[in-house]
Amino acid sequence: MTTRESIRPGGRSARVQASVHKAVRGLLSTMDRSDVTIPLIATEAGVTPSTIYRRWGDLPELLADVAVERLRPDAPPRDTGSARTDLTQWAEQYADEMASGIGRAMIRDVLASVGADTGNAGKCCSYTREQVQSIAERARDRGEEFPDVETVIDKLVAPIMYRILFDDVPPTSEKVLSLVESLLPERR
Amino acid sequence: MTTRESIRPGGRSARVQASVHKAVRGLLSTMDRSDVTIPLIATEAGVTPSTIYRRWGDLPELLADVAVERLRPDAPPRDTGSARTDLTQWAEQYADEMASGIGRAMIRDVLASVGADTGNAGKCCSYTREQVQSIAERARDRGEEFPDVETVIDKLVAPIMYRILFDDVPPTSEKVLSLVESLLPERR
DNA sequence: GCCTAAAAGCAAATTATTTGCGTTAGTGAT
DNA sequence: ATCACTAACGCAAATAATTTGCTTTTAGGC
Repeated sequence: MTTRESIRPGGRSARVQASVHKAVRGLLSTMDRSDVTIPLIATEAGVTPSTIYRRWGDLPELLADVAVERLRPDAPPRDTGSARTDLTQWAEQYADEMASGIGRAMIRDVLASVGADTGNAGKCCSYTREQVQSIAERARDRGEEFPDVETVIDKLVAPIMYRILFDDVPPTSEKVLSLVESLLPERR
Repeated sequence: MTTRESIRPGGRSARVQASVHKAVRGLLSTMDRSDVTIPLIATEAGVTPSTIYRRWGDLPELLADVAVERLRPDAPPRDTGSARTDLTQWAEQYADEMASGIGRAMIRDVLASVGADTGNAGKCCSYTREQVQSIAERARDRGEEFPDVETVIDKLVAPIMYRILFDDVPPTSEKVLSLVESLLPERR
C-alpha cells in the first residue's frame, strides 16, 4: 500500500503527503525528470529524505503515486445531449491529455511502479471505465443504443493508449473520430 | 542510442555488451528484480560498474536494452496454411508471452526507458508490425481477404496489450479468439 | 489531560553513482 | 606486419543516494 491516509492512530501523514506531492509536481514542471531526486523533493517539501523512503520506498513509486492522483478525473464527462457527442468529446480530450508530454510521463510512471505497488495501473483503468460507464448510463437513460463498456475499452481506449505508448505518433483527431464512429450505430 | 555495436574504430564493445546482457538475464531469472543492481550486474559480467554507467546510463535503460532484444521475434509467424489460423496462433502466442510475468516485466522495462532512450518502445511496435505484415502478405499471396496491418494493431494487438498493462486480468484465450474473429470475414 | 503507537527527524553507516586519468585493444593507414 | 589513433575499459577517489537504529513528535482514544 502506498498511501495510508491515517489507518489507526498517529498521523500528520496527510500533511506530509500533501507537501511531498506538491513538491513533486512543482519540481516536475520546473526541471528535467532525470534531475529530480528524493533528497531534492525532501528539501522542497520540508521533510527528511528518510521519511520519503520509508513511506514510498523509492522514486518510481512516489512518482506513480503522484501520477495516479493527477490522472484521476475531477468530474464525469460533460453531458452534451447525445452519446455520440459525449463520447467524441471525452475521447478527444482523453487522447490529448494522455498524448501530451506530461500525460505520457504520468502513464509511464504509473506503469513503471507495477510490481512493487500493484494496483496503480488498475486504478487508472478504473477511472477510465467509470468515465465511460457514466456516458453509457446517460445513453441508456436517453434510450440511445450504446456499446458495452468493455467494448469501448477494446475498440477506443486501447488503440489510443497503444499508439501513445508504443508508436511515437499520437492518434490524430481524425483517427479518434473514426474509432468513435466505428463503435456507434450508423449516423442517420 | 544505447547499443553502438562498433561505430568507427575502437571496440571490444560487443564482448562487453554480450556478457552484460547475459548477466542481466541470469540475475533477473534468479532473483527479485528490485535486488538487481548495477554493481551486481557488473560483478556478474566481469566488468566495472563505471563501464555500465557510461554505456547505458542507468539501470532502467540497461534493462530496457536487454528487454527489447528478448522481445525481438526470432522467426516470422508460423505458416499454418490460412490467414485465420496464422493470425489465431500468432495472437495466442503473443498474448501468452506478453502476459507472462517475464513478458510483462520486459514491456514495463521498455516503456520505462522512453524519454531517456527514445525508440525502444517503437522497436517493439515495429517487431509486432512486421509479424502481422508477414501474415498479411502470405494471406494476400493466397488470395485471401485480410485487414490492413494498422487495423490489426488497433483491434487485436492494442486490446491485448491494454489489458495486460492496465488490467490485472490478462486476456483469456476466448477473448483473443473473439478479437481475431472480429477482424476476419465470416467463416463459411 | 495522559497514554499509546504510528509517523517523522536525525545522523551514522552503507551502497550506488560520477568522474578524472591511465591503460588496452580494435581499426585503418602505411 | 607494424604503427598510430581513438573509443572503450579499468581503477580509484569523490560525491550522492539509500538504509537503518534510535529519538522525538503528534494525533487519536481513553
